[in-house]
Amino acid sequence: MEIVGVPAGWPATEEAALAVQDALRPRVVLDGTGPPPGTGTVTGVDVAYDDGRDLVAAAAVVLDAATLAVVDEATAVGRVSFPYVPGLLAFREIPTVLAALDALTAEPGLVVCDGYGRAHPRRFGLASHLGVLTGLPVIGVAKNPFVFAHTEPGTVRGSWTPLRADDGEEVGRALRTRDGVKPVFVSAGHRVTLDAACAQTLHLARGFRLPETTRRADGLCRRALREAAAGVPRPRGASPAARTPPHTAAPRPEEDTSWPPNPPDASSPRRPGTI
DNA sequence: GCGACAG
DNA sequence: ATCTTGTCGC
Repeated sequence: MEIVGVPAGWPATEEAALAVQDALRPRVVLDGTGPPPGTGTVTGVDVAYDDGRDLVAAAAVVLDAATLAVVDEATAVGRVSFPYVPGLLAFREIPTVLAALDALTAEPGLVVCDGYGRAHPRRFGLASHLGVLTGLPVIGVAKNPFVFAHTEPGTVRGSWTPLRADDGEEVGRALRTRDGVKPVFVSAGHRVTLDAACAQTLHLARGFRLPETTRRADGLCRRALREAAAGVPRPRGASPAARTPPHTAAPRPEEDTSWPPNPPDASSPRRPGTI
């Protein structure tokens, strides 16, 4: 399989990435529901990484929204296009995800991705970014809370509490998809309201905590990564992924060759940027 | 100044 | 995300 390269002009620094978010954010559409829950198709997208080989595998799985049966699926393998920086996740995942979506034959319908949309320090998380770039209705369903405080929803499936921004806006919800199990964190991405996003999530997450879409996509992208990694030698010495992270021009400290190793330096936190 | 921080 | 053994329960 072809390895997707990093697109020309793709932001290489945090500063450039922030500028892209600011430029695209006005294009987010907050209305709409996508196909009514249980109708049409719904597509899960997910990504898996092998930083050692500088590989990223993305999967897109189209399900029949009524039966949750797999209608179509596609994968793509690419190079890591950005380091992980909280708040800039989209720049790490989107190029390969777009390639996987492009390889689909079926209509994606509603897209469900891991991570956030509106619930983002600058109101433009992965789900919103992917929606603006594709024009598709997208929602974000994250497994962990991000920067927004929340209270614990009731213990019964369907219970939820708001995720609020500093200005009081409800940017997402902690939603219980299974009795007594840790909630998921839902936010609108593009062309879908928060109400509709939660309704879609509850419809897709039945026997398990996570939506069936993300479960299928997760399994598929991991398999794609395994198969791709088998053909790429494990690099020795200076690995490609060890290149200096964009913008963080600070010289990397010397390799710790002591044995046992010294404790890692925890004094270099990343800051996603304040709104 | 020190943490916290989707995947 | 990823590194990882066993363990509890349907």
